[in-house]
Amino acid sequence: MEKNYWLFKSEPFKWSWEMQKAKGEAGEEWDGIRNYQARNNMRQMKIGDKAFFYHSNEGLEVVGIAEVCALSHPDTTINDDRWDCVDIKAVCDMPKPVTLKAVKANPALEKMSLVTSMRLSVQPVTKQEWLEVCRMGGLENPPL
DNA sequence: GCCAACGTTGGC
DNA sequence: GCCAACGTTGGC
Repeated sequence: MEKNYWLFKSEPFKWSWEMQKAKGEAGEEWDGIRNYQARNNMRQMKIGDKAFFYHSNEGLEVVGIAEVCALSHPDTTINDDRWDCVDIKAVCDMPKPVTLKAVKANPALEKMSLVTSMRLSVQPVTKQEWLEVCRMGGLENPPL
């Protein structure tokens, strides 16, 4: 089945890439999402889908690549069946983090959700965008 | 820390 | 179902 690509935003003070990596293969629940569009995106994710890990507020850059390791399930941090989330695990670092500035400056990425839907915290990424950001990040063989 | 953008809530 | 008020996100 064709894989899809995504982007997860996190404020490094709350949940950083380093913390995600420390979880290793076990991965971690992407809880706390209280936005329908972001939740709907997570509900569409499949095991093995790849995603960029983006640091918002501080850093403002794609710092690594993660993979969906558990399908959407109820968010264990709230007793409200509206909110689901997936689990993700770290796959690899971006050799060169790709900054928001660089994304905005690249005409090939002008339609990317990171630019057009600035406030959406879980976004879809097209395959072309995936390959382009991986190329900018210095990944010779991007995980697909 | 400010504030613009935008999603959500709730009164009507 | 509209829309004003409010809360949150996130770049700067």
